[in-house]
This record gives sequence, structure tokens and C-alpha cells, in this order.
Amino acid sequence: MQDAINTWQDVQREVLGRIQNRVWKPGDIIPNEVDLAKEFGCARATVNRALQAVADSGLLDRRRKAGTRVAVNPVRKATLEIPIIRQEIEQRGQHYQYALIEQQVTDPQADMQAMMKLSDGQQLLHLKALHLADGLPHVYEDRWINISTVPEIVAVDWQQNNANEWLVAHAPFSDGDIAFSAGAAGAVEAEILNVPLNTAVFIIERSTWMMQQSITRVRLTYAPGHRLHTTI
Amino acid sequence: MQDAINTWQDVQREVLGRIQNRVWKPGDIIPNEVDLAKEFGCARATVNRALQAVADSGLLDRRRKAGTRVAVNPVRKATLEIPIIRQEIEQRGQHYQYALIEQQVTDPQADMQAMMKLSDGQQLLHLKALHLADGLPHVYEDRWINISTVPEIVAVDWQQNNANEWLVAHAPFSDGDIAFSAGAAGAVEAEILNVPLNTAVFIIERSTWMMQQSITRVRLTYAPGHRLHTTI
DNA sequence: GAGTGGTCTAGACCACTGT
DNA sequence: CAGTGGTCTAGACCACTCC
Repeated sequence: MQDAINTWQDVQREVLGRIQNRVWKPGDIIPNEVDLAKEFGCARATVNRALQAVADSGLLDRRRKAGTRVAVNPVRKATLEIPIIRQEIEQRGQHYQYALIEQQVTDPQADMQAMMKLSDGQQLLHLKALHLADGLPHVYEDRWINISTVPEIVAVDWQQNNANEWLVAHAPFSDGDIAFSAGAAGAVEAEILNVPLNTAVFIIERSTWMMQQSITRVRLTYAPGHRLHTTI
Repeated sequence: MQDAINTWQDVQREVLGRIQNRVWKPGDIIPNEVDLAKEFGCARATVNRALQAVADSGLLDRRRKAGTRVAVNPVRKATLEIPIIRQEIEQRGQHYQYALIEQQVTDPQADMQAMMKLSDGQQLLHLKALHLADGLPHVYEDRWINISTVPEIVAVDWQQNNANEWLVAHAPFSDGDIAFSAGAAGAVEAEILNVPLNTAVFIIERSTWMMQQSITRVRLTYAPGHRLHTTI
């Protein structure tokens, strides 16, 4: 006799097993929550919790009235952790340094106004800085911060404070988007990172918001050799 | 008077607002679930659901007995969807084509044997292929498949079948790792992708396993301009 | 219209862990 | 040991959407 199925993790394990053993095949509709709860001898809420977890992982598709089906093309999902740059460097046992290159209050260009969804008249603080690992350029940071959303920033001394860390501590965000790409180092980036012109560099662009209010947009240009790694 | 707080999304919104407005500052312990439920006039389970969601996003740290505190260094997590290449192209409304370039059964080089954690004597099927979008090179696929783990592959006609899709349908995996980087196109890649030598290209390397058994390792070299995008 | 998942409630007990 | 989050239950109503 099999073990009892009581916790939502038990239900999840059972469901995953049936998918892997093809008891429920891709495209199949599985029994509804009420029936599964009866079968497993637990409450419907427990089944619901388990199925939501499996659906989050991409293996099930759920729709009201239509029911729950095994995904035909399970889209695998990788979770990337986005560390503070200081932590990223120090966790590798390297020495971290930060250098401000330039700071300026500006009116946004049209493209930036659109990307950050700014209202007319909102100004930006533009920061350029370099993060170093063991004394060598690691990543060049080109950042815009919305002064309307985070007014305290104008009083911060950016020689002493690192925007990456200051914002994490003082302006938490609820939503954001992030993009990864490859590009050729331009003149400015090549000089700052101390690499030949047109060297292939890894680029991360990130925008963050708190409750529809734009906070910041940053473009990180990594020195050659940087790899972003995770498990699936 | 403010709107009632009934749903867990309402609670989440309220909590995020208090974090943003620094009513609750990084490091602070927030009231326990029972008190919050009383304050909001909802059930404790509703508060729990909301706080779990916020904690999942990294903004809160929760521990039994210790309580819930606002994260000091929120490590944000981004979830990347890893689509089948055909879907990635067709979802953009482009026409998908696949072309096999080369296939070969080989003994692994030492570095590949290490990366795929192969036993001595295990052979690999080496495939090179190109995926095209609207007739233009989109991504060059350089793939090794472990013949010991997936013996059926030797009988597959790779002129007609696309390894990316065949493996998804026939060789589910339990674990994997994935790395993103930027590189300069070498002679082979430049010719296949039809770009100048040393063009900056986006590279994805992925290995997958099923229960400790290596299945496949693939290196995807994208044509210039490719961006990987997601929300945080 | 009817069937399904989404969520809320009130109460209960459990599991972990700081003190 | 005691306080907190983690989870289960049984029942209820709602929201969406397929037929």
C-alpha cells in the first residue's frame, strides 16, 4: 500500500509522477480538482496549491472551465539570480572597487522618456561608473534614475555611494524587465573597460518600477569573458 | 476612506506600498500575520498568501518564530523561458527553416568528456545545424548527444528531424545548466551566419541530464542583434 | 448556462527556531 | 518553551470561459 497523500507536496509528487510515467500524456485533460481531492483523500485547496505549483513550472496549463491539461510543449524555465555587483565579485574572492566617472542631472531624451514611461517634465540623474574586480575593470554602469520617484538621490554623494547598492537599500522595486545581449564595445566603453575597440561584450539592460512609477534604467557592459550561469 | 482590503492582491499592494514608502524599512520586522489580518480585516490565510508572494520576489525574508522582515539586500530573481527555437521564431510571425550541416559519431575530446561527465568509451553524436528565420540565419546549433543515454538517436534521420524538438519530445531531462555569454564569431560561425569575422555574437551553452546521465550539450550562436528578454 | 479554477474564511494543528 | 510562519480542512462564493 502506498503512503498517504496529505500535503500539497505529496500531491505535487504524485502529479509529476503521472506526467513522467505518461499516465497523463501531453495534451490530456486531467481530472478536475474536486475529483482529485476525493481520490487523494485531501481537501480541494491542497490539490489547488499543488496544481498551481506544477503549472508555475510550466508542465500544466490551467484555464477556468476548460480544465487542466498536460502541457504539449513544456517550456522550461531558468531562474537567474541578480546579485548586487559587489556581492558577485566578493563571492568569487576578489577585491571590489567602485569608481564614479560622471554624474549629471538632465532632461530625458525622447527614447529614454519612452523606455522609462516618464511624464513630461520629469528629470533624470545620469550616472556613469565603473566596478572593478581585483583592480581590473569588471563592468561599466550607465544609469538613469528618476528624480521624481526618488527625490532623495540629489543629495547623495555618488563619489562615496554606489548607485547599485544605494537603490537596493532605499528604493525597492516591485516590477522590472531585463534584457541580455551581445554587442561590440564602442569608443567610450572600450576605453573605460580597457579593451580594443569592437571587442565583443556582454550587455545587460534593466528597468525597474515600483507601483507603475519608474525608478531607474541601467545598462551594464561587462568586460570580456563574463558568463551568466544558472541551473534549469 | 481607502478601499477595502479583501483579496491577497490587495494585501500585496498594501505591503509593497509600505515598503516603498519606508513605513517598513529594510531590516525592520513587520507585524505578524495575525495582527495584519486584524488590521486589514481579512483572514490570516489571505495575508499569508500575499506575504508569500512578496517573499518569493525577494523583498521579504520570512522565518518561523523569527518573523517577517524587509530584506536588506534583496536578491532579485528573473525567470527566463527557454523556448523551442521554432516557437521562438514563429511567435514573432517569421517563417522557420532548419538545415542540417553535418552529423558524425565521435569519441569525445577530453574537455567535452569532462563537461558532460561521460564514462570512458561513451560515444557522442555530433550535429551541426542552422535555424533560419524568414530565410536568414538566426542561430547556429552545435550539439553533442550522448549515444549511451539516448540510443534511439542513431536511427533518426537528422535531415528531416530537428534535434532541438526531437529531444524535447523523446528525452525529458531532470536537471540542466545553462550559461549566457558574448563572443566573437570565429571563421566557421562567421561563414555559417553570414557575418564578418569577429562580429559580436550572443552565445548560449546548455547541458542536460536525466538522473545523473548526461543527455546532450549544445552551443547556440545567435546572429547579431539577438536579445533575451524577460521580466523580473 | 454550466463547469472549472481562483480565492476567501474561520478554525485548527504542525514545524521550526529563537530565547 | 513559546511565538511565528506553514499548511490542512470544509464550505462558500466568485470569475471566467467554453459550449
